[in-house]
Amino acid sequence: MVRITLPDGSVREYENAVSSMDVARSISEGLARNVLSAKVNDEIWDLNRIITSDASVKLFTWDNTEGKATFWHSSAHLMAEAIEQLFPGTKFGIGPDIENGFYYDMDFGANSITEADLETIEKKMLELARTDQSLIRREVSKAEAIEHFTKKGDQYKLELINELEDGSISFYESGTFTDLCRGPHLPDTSKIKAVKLLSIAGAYWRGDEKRPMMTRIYGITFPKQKELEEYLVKLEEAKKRDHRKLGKELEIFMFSQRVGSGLPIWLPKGAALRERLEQFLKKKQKEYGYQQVITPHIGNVELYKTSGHFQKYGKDSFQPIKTPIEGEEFMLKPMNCPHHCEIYAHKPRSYKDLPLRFAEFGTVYRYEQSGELHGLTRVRSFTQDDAHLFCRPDQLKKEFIGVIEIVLYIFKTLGFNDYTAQISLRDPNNKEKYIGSVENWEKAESAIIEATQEKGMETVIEIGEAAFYGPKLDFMVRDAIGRKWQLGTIQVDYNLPERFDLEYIGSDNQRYRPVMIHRAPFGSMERFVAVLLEHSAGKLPLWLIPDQAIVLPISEKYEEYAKKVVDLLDQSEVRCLLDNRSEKIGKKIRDAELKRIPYMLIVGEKEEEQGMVSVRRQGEGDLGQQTIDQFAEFIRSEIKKEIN
RNA sequence: GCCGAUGUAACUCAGUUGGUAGAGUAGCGGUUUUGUAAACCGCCUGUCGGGGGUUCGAGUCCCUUCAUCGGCUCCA
Repeated sequence: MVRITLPDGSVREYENAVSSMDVARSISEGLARNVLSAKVNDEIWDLNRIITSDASVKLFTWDNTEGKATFWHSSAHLMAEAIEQLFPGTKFGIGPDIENGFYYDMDFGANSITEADLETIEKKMLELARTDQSLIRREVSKAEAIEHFTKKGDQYKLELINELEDGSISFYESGTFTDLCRGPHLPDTSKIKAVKLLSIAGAYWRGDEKRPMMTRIYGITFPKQKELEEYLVKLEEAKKRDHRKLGKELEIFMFSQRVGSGLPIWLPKGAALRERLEQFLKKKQKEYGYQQVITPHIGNVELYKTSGHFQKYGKDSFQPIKTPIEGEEFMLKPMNCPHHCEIYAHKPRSYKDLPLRFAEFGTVYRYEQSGELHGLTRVRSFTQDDAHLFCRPDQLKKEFIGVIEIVLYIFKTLGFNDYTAQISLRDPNNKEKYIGSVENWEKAESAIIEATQEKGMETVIEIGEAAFYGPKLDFMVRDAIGRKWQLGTIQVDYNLPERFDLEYIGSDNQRYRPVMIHRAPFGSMERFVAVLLEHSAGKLPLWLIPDQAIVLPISEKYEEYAKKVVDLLDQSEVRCLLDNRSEKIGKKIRDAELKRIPYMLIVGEKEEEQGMVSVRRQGEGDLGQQTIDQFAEFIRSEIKKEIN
């Protein structure tokens, strides 16, 4: 007798050992048709793996991420089988499922693969899938596993096997392909109906740049052709929201090969947009007791030797600038913290002065690797909305909460609901990597965790992701095509106060070391604007958007009145353009719609006579007539709704 | 930095097996004076990313370099 507990708490009894597939079948035929894998107790299993004792079972279909994962993992095997048949001698690394699809890292040896081969592989995969190959799990001994891959000459698999415990090794066989794999897998390949191999890329073996580079093929599969088509359409749609495309269309920023790669140039509309974001944050920071400071774009090399950054990053930075004085060297500043430490240090500080909060929109320069540059999200010169808080250890948590509040305020105002808050802590197995006392680290880590809990935040904890100088809390947001970028960051630092010998005098007249918090709610202006553009698909909130309205005279006869409307709105601080081309109104509307200008103000004979404008909302249509004052007031009230 | 791909007018793109570049949009000029998503006619635009080579001849082939794109690594 085997008792199976289902997620709803119900218990089913079976006379003999059963598989999850049997369980599914006993519930309904439809479920049996759709089920892909199952969680048996705490492990995800193949559907036909036999359950011999009482267990809890959760069945996964295409609607579960676990079900998709199994589907894609098996698809990776299918691709490997197809490739092994088409390119005999290929050696295989690892081939996992990922968030959207799967990949396999392979060493093609003397063969080289181009994108033209992908279609051939896709066809082969579908051909193999249609033969309904079973994926058969087999437990093997380590010796047997080693023998198999030694014979095959696959050093990558051998390396993986050597790290595994004997008795925990399994193979999966499907058709002609045998792979070292923990599983789970689909029972067979018949459900894989649509295949798209998306790209070829290089990837270092085991993520180590000193080891060989393998060829990685990314792909995705679906149980229905239609779902694949929908997915591809979605990808195309996402590309339209790419900030690099929008930034060009909306004239926010540009790059110039002559200025240099990774050095963004902010165009007038972009500069004004950035200015508005800065004012928005400055205002909030003032409420929270921040003081603005301004520091130079360069600093003496000695400054960065004191901070330790020169030793750690000097080689990979823009190289020091020489002066006419022999031996004197300056660096473009790669961060603002050392400068701010000097501000702290320039006079004695009392415990009563703390916390001190120095803020600066500080432009920094980092020589990012050439292959890393990416639109506005990864650049070589960028402006951090930086601030450094210096506080007493007992003030740390409160200050941390204050920063969280600012970040959450910004995210809420700008509609970033879909973010991940990631807490990065030490790697407990590698404690010597970190600077600062164990006691301080523990204090800081628990301060972060408690602060996020008090704010009721959902967080993800990443062990070993902390910076060497302190734990941190990062806010990650996805871009149009799902890549994750770090925006806001809050980091505790025990290192710099030490290196700069920062002190304050306590109430007992003793000297103490302040704690430092680095924080940047936007992260950088560049990256923030990039993500903002992608999230809004270029339809920025009214308070931020470069052009809020455009006046469209019906014909040249009304140009004078149109100019008057623009002037009046300008006085009411509505950002307004004029389209006085000799074009028909339909054309002017079309162009304004395509430029995503939120309000179109059409003026002709009627409007001029009555001192009104006909308002049309972008993407929505005619809103009727208003007086100019009414419209200005309307804009003001709309903006008030957006920021409060 | 590494693997792979791409680079043609301001923008989006076409350019056959090598025979000294083309479309649409934008821009400019003219006609039209327009009522809620594209009026008509005409004109202009290029070191075919840069450099080198092969060839009688290169946008097309080869080498090199720069930039961009997709990943990897990195990210103070």
